[in-house]
Amino acid sequence: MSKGLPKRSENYSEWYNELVKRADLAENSAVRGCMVIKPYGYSIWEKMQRALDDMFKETGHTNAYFPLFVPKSLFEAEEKNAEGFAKECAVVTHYRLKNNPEKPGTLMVDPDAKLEEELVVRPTSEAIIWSTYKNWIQSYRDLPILINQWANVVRWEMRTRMFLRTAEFLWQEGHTAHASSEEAIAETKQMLEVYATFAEEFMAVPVVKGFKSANERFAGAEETMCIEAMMQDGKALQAGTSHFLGQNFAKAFDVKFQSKEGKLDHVWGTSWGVSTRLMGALIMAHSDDNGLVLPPKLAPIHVVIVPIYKGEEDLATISETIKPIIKELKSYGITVKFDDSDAQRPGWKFAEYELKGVPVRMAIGMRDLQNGVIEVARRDTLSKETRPIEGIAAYVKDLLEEIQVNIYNKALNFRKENSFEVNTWDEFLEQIEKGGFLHCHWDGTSETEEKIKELTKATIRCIPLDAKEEEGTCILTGKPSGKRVIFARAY
RNA sequence: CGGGGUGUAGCGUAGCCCGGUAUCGCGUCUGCUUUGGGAGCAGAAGGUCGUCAGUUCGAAUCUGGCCACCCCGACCA
Repeated sequence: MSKGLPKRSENYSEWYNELVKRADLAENSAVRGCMVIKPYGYSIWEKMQRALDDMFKETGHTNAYFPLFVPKSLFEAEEKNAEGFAKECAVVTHYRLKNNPEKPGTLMVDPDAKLEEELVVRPTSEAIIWSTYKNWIQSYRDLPILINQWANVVRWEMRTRMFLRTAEFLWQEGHTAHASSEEAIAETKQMLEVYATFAEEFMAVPVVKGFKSANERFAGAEETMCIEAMMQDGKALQAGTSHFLGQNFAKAFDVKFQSKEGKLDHVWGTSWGVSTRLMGALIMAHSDDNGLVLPPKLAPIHVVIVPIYKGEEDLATISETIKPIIKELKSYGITVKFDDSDAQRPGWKFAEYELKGVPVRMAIGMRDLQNGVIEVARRDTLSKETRPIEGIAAYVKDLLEEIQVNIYNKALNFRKENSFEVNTWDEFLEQIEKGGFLHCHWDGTSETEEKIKELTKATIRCIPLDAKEEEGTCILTGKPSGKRVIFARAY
């Protein structure tokens, strides 16, 4: 392994690719467009899952699991949804292989084992789930249904990037059914809030909450809400979506319920999801040219302790001092690694743990021991200080909290510095090249959005929830507009 | 799927134009010295040169097919 990552400033995407590999998060696999998520990367994902799952449970949801395969006839039932995903579906057509008589030792698809009906590998599960909900729902007493599933999905992407866009990815998808439109809309908003809270409090990534424009809306939804984050290259990344499905899927799958008043009506639905793409967001939001920077709440290892010693005796002495500190740290729920391996020297370890984004590193040698001190280094600021050993565990506990806050603030400041109110088309053209979020007036039409995308590759990331009412004129057409939307180039 | 590029030891590479089975660095193993920011010296192991076919006495090198990855487009979370 050679040292040094590519520089963010020189080649952002190369920096990202290298970082993912070098920090042991993931690697390419033998399957085109699919990645192997390595243990270190997966443990970050597990932490995300845990936090999100707790929040889903807290808001009344339960987990279930639905099949990977969707019969084509079910898949096509909701027309817009089917259309939206048709171009990127993997399809199972056969159920058996056989020995290839032409080439001994190899297998071929058995032409006699053609499926009567093709199975679509789920790109999302609305179809299979709503076809099931039909059987579960008869009356208002059966509602609401609040289900989430953790699953893999497949979208046959032409161009893939680790975590950001892979042919197969892991996610969670919530699918709820309600007796009223109001309730479904409230659910849609609630889950968007859950995502925003998760992104900001756990990932330390500030997000803009908003509505998608019609162009960017989920196929089959009445309304799509999203959280958008800004990456360090000024590009936007959609970090999560929450959809109000109206009665679209209920109608497509004939899911009706009898109301208190005895009336028969279609059920109202929502769906919402976040994926392993969040890993990409996490990486690109905080990391630097030395490697990953992880927020303590998602870091697999919070603190690494590196002993600096000559010979077994020194190590034993240091270990004795360190033991109670480790114990105390663990009692605070802090994950500690005491790296006493002799295989690498301290300098190597320092670089390695920086690459992997461990939030706090402590180093201690005989000299420190005599002075009753220990060196504490922060990953987020790359600063070091010498602290008394006395009370160090409590200090580190507070430090981790401070790091979590600092990382968030850093990202928030970055976003502020790269968000602009843009009022003229010339300004727009100039600023979009530099990146960032461009808050602009827009005439509300898909045509205008399309045109802007064609000209600049920028799209409307969202219509922010907190956009203030303000008279203005569309950045491109000059037509009247009541509030600003966010334009940006996006991942 | 279009345009461009790359594929040689675990990783990164030289050699390819001008055919004669392979260079260097990192890592690995052994030993000694080391250990406060990616250690030093000495020795050693490790390669069907992406893959399949063709040309040739002989192919990493020339020709063709295929596969994978990267960059740029089109498509998308």
